[in-house]
Amino acid sequence: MAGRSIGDQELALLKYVAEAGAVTVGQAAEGFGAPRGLARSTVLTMMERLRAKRHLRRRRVDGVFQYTSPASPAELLTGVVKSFVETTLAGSVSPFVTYLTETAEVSDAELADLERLVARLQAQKKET
Amino acid sequence: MAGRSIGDQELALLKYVAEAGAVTVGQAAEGFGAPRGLARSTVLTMMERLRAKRHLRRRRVDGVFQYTSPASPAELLTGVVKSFVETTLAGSVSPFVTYLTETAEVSDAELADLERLVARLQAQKKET
DNA sequence: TCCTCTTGACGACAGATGTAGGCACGGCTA
DNA sequence: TAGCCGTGCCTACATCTGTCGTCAAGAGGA
Repeated sequence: MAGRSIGDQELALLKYVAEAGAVTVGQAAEGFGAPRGLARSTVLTMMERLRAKRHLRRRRVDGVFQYTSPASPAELLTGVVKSFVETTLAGSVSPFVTYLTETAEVSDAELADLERLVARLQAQKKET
Repeated sequence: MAGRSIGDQELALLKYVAEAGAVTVGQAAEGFGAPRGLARSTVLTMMERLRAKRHLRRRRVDGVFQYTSPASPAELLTGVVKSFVETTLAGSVSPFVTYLTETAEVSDAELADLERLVARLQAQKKET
């Protein structure tokens, strides 16, 4: 398989790298590990595991490796949500909608997105 | 701690029990384990782990234990979604909205829920 | 009474994840 | 040149999850 399961911490790191663009282990240990009290070797291990899972690539630049994410931060998150919905919720989005309704804080921007989404779905539904 | 992390299979089983209302290990092994090729002991182990995590209670009835979920199936799912959003998405629902927009299949009922949700949020927004 | 089936409770093992320590190598600097 | 420092890589270990096999005790039947 190419890219599979990811732990929470791994995902956080992956996000960090995706947002940073291209980082060396040293930089990641500095910017991601240090604030969380993680040893450099811990960060390195996770980055290598992510690379083994094809979630990160690396390239030697000036002697050291620079790691980059093949996916953008947004793609990443969407992918995570997708697999969560499919695996954990067995494909049903209802629980999410319920959650949004009952608990979640929805920002104005997100609300706007939701409005657009609903409008689009309604249009789509009619034409079907 | 009272109730924490749950694996995918554990969650599936927990859902099964929550939906069934009250089941014995034998029944769960029959109805949940058998279709998935799981041994009775596997089901038992998971149920006991779920009980240790306070996701299940049990009560002796007619000599055998009956397991029940303190939470309804709906509460369960909402809770899972909640912790997913908080832990994995760091509280932001945007990725989910993006997912809905780009990928998800939304049923008519879910669309209706979304419409209600949007309407409510809009109203709420105005009054603030 | 003796055998069989169901229950419960353990103990085990492999794989994934989170977290680290230690070693060897190549440079830079005192 | 002798250290010191950043890098890479390996090995290790504890936990959590997913899966079982097995053993002992009780409930019925044959």
